[in-house]
Amino acid sequence: MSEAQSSADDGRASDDADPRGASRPVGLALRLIERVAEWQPIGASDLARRLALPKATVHRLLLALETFGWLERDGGSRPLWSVSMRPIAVGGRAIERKSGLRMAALSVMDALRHQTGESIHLGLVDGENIVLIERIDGVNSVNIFLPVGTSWDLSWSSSGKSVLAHLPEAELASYLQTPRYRRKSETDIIPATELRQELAGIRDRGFAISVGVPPAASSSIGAAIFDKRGRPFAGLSITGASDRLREEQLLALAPQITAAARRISIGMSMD
Amino acid sequence: MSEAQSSADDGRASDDADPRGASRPVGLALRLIERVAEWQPIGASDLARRLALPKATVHRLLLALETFGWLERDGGSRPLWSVSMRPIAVGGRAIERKSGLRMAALSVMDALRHQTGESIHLGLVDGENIVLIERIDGVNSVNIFLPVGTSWDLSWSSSGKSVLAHLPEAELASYLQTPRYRRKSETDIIPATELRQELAGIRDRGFAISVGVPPAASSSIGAAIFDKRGRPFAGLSITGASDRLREEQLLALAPQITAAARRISIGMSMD
DNA sequence: TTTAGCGTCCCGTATAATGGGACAAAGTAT
DNA sequence: ATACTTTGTCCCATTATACGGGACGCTAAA
Repeated sequence: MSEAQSSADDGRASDDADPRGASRPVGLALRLIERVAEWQPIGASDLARRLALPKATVHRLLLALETFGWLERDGGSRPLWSVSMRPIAVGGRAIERKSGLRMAALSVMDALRHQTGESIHLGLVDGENIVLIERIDGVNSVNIFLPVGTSWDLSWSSSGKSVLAHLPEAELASYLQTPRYRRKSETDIIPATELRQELAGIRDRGFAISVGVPPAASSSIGAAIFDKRGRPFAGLSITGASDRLREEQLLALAPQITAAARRISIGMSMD
Repeated sequence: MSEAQSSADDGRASDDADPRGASRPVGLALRLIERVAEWQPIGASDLARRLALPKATVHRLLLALETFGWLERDGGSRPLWSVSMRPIAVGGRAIERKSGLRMAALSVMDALRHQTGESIHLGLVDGENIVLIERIDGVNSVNIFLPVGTSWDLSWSSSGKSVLAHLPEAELASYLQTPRYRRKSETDIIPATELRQELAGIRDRGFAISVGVPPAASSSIGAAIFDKRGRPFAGLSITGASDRLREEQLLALAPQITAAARRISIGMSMD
């Protein structure tokens, strides 16, 4: 009888349906924040419809999130909602104090950008995604600046693939449970065997490359960063316009990216 | 610095501001996220004590926030909590879609960094703070890379002061209601009259400067960015090591920063 | 002008959060 | 090694709180 939890008909919940400790309003509120961030600026009714939730419930939560400073609305007669700066401020402070990663990586990244002239990206694994947490811009002209916080499936970036390649088999299998799509045409599924084969090569060589990635055509070479226990948890990559960084040039950067990633891993292990 | 005993929360919002839609658990959960971000890694009991909340309540909320993917704990025998990548991912997507600011600013910022060799910062006003939302690194060597999400009092940065200088009198008065501290020694209060005088000069000249700011000694020159209604809502600055950017060099950059800020303002008004 | 849709709010009901307290295990002092 | 402190975890009766159907006035489009 302890946790009967007769979720009868509401068991929808796109991503999380895990009532440990529960707290439904909290879950709703957080989902709201995420969806508003995705669809902003958006009106209350529209939001309620898309989430399949009662208008009154959504409205009440929006009001609450506004007074807590996480959401805000423009001053139109039909208010549209957006997220405030709060998540970024929270996330920024989090990065700042997080492990030693950022600190350990910055000097290495700076050196790397001066050696190569290209932009250096540092990503942190978040579940099945890799999130950009720091970017240092190269001297060469750059056609696109990815905002910090950009999140991609692990299979979509060179650094993500490097992480995948060094994941324990059990976790890789669980990752491959869900079909993965190609970056370019988001309807093509990548066959698991094809991905496994590529990952094997990456594991041997110690780096991954990725060519002509949308939205701007950019190419990159990446390597994984490991914690003290030898677990890959972050990735480093050199990224540039794909007309300058062709496969040939990317491969020439292999020694540098692997050395840099290794140096960061070592720097992290010294705490 | 006096924050040891106040326990509750000194930021803003939260607390018992009578949330219009109520939702106590939501407020608690959000406060928890913010405080964990600030104090991470932190244990549950410690957290409960600092927030003056029952241990059981905090524990339950922590569990809920973990299942929703906003907090995570390291795997020690005494778990310590930290925030996940979720807030950054949310914030990043928010920035991406926010107004046209980032898009309008990027090309101007890129041009500026090539002209000057220094790093360019773009900040967005958030209440009485200005939050760094984008940074483009200069070619010159940089001694510190501020993480996106860094948040400062408006009076602490050149871009923040530029915004203050163009605020409507009513809002400036409200801002000055609370005493402001000097950046260097956080105990010295800046007399309101002194600040007003500096702001008057900034309003006349159209830019502000700021010299030798901790933590790394860096100096900057900044200007405000206005929306279509003429309201200052963001700031742009050129920042570099203070031994290279002395007052003389900063002043020489005045035409460039004001032109760049104006160009962004105009770009924003064209929607 | 009409009308479909929106934002806003009320309020009775039933659900879900609350937090004191108990407990074992981890860490600290003796 | 032993006693003591503090931590993470969980239970459960109580009651405070979120829920959401529905009503209302207003906005913008037809």
